Amino acid sequence: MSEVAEKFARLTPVPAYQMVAEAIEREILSGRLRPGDPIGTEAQLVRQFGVNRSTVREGIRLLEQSGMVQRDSSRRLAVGLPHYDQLATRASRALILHQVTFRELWEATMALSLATIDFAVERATEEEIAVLEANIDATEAAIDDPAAVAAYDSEFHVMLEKTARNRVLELAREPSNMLIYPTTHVAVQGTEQGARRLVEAHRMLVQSLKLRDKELGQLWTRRHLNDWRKGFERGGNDLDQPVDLVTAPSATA
Amino acid sequence: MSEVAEKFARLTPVPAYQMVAEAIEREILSGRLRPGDPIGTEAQLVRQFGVNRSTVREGIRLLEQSGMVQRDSSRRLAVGLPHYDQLATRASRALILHQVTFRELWEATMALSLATIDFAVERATEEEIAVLEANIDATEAAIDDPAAVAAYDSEFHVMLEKTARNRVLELAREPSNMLIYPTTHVAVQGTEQGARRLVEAHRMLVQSLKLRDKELGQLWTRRHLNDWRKGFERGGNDLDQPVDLVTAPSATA
DNA sequence: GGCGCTATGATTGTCGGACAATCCGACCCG
DNA sequence: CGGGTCGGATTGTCCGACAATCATAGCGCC
Repeated sequence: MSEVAEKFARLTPVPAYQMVAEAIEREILSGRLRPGDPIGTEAQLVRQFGVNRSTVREGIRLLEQSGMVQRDSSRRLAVGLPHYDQLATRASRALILHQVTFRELWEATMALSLATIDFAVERATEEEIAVLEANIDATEAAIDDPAAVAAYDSEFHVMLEKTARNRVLELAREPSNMLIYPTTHVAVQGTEQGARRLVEAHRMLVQSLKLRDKELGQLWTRRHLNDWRKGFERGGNDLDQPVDLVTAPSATA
Repeated sequence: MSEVAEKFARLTPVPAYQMVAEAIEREILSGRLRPGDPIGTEAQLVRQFGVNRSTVREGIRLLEQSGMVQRDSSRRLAVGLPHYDQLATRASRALILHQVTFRELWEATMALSLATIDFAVERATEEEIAVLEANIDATEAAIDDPAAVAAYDSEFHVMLEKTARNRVLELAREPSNMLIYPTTHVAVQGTEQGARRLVEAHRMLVQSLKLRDKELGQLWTRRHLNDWRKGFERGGNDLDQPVDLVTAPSATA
């Protein structure tokens, strides 16, 4: 909006491989190619676009990583539904490169979790509640193993997001999750009885779903995240340090 | 967690071009290569990895789109800081492919906006408030041009996010923004005096920053988004229709 | 000495062709 | 019908080549 009117647009000769990628992308986004549909073979694309196979291959690679095309069984390429994990992985790496702090992560997670619990309280079904409770039981059974507790905790929150039935929120949360949850085992160890508090919080969250009590859900979401924060700090970490691969090792996977 | 123990892990021979990409990515994420650093020339990479140039090029393409490597001036490749726009573009396209509904978008935006306004109220500086007010004045001056109003509105909210000083939240919001704001001009036209209500909401939001009044900020954030919703529906749209390129045309850019 | 122009080498983008490994499908056999 | 074999198709990788473009070092001119 506030840019000066420029005489000439920037000349950017677009490489052929980019044009190939964009052409395929257009087909996908327009709906003419639907997820699951096979993209032609490389030879076909060569004929259609009139470029060399190397060029076609480079174009395909551009789309491959974002999940817009996937390698089918064997190695054939097909249109893919980008899964959130892939996008979230990219996003979380970007956050690392931008050196965001754990504080930012924590603040955002708090906001998103509060929204999530609200919708989950509205929409949770009996089955979902049962599955969540099963997860809590499993967590309790493994309560002396911080790594297992962290894994169950991560699973619990993923399931909770699903019950909120909002995929936009789900996608928005995932990058933070990928960076925060790897630190849970640290946080759980940091607090005396940390794992037990975690289990208690989960139980109360599920309770809020049962009672359809948003206040309760929000209360325990806050407590749960505050616990994480205290544990994180007690573990010798500073909330204002940038997220990195050392403290968030699983982001490399 | 709940998967059956399987005898053998899946055999996935990793293509060389992927290994090239992963190797470069590791260097970047580990910090040995920093944003701005030039990646070697293709010939160098050929020597280092011991593969053909075509292979190296395919590997580079994998990283190019996510913004992890960028074309410097000229065409030289350098390590890039992935900008949120790029990630958000990917993400918003994924949302389209997943056929998320405007309702999901609206719900998520509401939650994120409420969090944003809270932090903005805490952290806004005099300068930022002045810039926001300038934007509102400009909006008011163009109040009869729905497209311009929509553009200023988008700019306003981007600036508001900056004042919240939470990059995680910023990144989380962006995909929704990219899909929602293109519909603003529709929503503004739908409501009688829609543009004026929009300006009023913006003014009150800035007012809340000045007074450091979170309640006021939340109130007007809700009103502002409810206005969008009403306008959207009055424009003949259904909140439960999936987001697509027709209603969100700028996502193609 | 500073500035603009040019020549030279380096680098990228694109092309053509080639080959091994693998996959798919058809076919055959017990 | 299950299992093995064979041939074509497809991908992954390599090699070599060339035009266009960029970077840089000189070189001449003021």
